[in-house]
Amino acid sequence: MRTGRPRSFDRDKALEDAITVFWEHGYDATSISLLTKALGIGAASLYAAFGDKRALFVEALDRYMHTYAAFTERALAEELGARDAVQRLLREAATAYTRPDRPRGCMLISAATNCSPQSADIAAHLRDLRAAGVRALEDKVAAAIRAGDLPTRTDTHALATFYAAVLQGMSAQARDGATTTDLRHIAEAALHAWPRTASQQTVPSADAAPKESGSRG
Amino acid sequence: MRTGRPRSFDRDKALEDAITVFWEHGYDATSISLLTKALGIGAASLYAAFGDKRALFVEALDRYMHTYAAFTERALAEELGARDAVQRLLREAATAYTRPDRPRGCMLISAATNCSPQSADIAAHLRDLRAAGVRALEDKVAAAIRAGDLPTRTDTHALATFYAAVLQGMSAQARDGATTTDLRHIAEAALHAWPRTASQQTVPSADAAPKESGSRG
DNA sequence: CTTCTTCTGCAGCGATCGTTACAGAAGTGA
DNA sequence: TCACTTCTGTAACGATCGCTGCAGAAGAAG
Repeated sequence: MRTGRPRSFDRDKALEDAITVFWEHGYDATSISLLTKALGIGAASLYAAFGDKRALFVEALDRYMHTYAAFTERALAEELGARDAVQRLLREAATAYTRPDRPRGCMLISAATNCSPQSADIAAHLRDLRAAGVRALEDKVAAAIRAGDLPTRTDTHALATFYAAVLQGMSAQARDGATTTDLRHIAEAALHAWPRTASQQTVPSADAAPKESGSRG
Repeated sequence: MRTGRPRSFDRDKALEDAITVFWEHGYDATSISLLTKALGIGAASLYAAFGDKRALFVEALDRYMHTYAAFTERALAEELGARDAVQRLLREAATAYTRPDRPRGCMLISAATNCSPQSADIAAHLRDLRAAGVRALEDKVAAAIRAGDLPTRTDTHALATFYAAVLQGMSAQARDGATTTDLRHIAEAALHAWPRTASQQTVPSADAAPKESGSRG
């Protein structure tokens, strides 16, 4: 049934290139001409294949979430303990946010920080996705409380929000030029803030207690 | 010597309004028409008083740094100990980033996250200022090491970068709708990651050691 | 008052924004 | 071969971008 002139470019590759541009410059600061240049196609082809700029961004973001950002869901799903999950989450973010062949930081975090009133809905969309991430973290913490891994009086929301903020800070630092090692140190420092359970309340030796930041990379 | 038709608006108030708009939307997403509407003046008046958009932003940012963001320098200058300085820095940021009558977050952190290639120099300017902030933090930590308040093997850069990331994360969370209390909890959690000195290595009671996040606000 | 200076509103500059109409190119099915 | 369908490059749409020329308004100085 499908007939007509075939597409002259690889749609998947074009979408990948769109991710790169949106990731680097964000939604508003990415113009159509910047996209057509980066994707190597004309504006008409872009609109025929993806709809409009907004739809292209949404699709690019969706693909981003299922590829580059998939490590977050995997960490929460595959690690049984909340602390293990957060540890893996932060450590993998350190490398994911500083891949040499990719833009710095996290697209979900940084792609719609500055937006004009016209694209406020895009910013709201990303904010909703981030809120869902915090909720997933909260669920993981709550499960750990139920499992007895964390005190019952642990503030679920505060703990989840803290590590969400750390991820956002790591993304910002990556965009400011921080290295993978820098981010790893941030991750390790943040993990020192994890609530200590009663079972870990043994008399600490000088080496068991954290003395400095990031020397146990 | 100064003659001619007097200015019909309060330049200081206009600059203050410009801070608000740039703070809220960032450099690129703030258009001249948005500014003229917010400042209540015509474009010609704006250009006569401030030069151009770039110069207005730089001046607005400078004023922002000497007013809304002045608490950072004060914290580092007035608090003798590095830990006290960082504690005050984070706690004051929690309130500064969520003032009900002001835009959320920190203008220095968020005003040029998404920028087009044309305004890359603005982004570089803000990045330089942030780097100077990290350096000031490093100096404070280095002084604490010299004073014996921190172990000599403390990673100065890593510790400073960590708290810089926390501030950036708090700003992002504030923009995502976090409350003052939320940010305060983030600050307290981050302070738990401060390296513990040998003098604090006493046998901890159950209440002295952190058990949860943000319940000792 | 006149003169001088500066500021203001308006109108419009060239450039770019996101988007689309259109004609032709390039494929499929008959 | 001929329709038929879909994609492509070009060229342009109206809107907005940052910015400015210009004439007049509003003060000070004489």
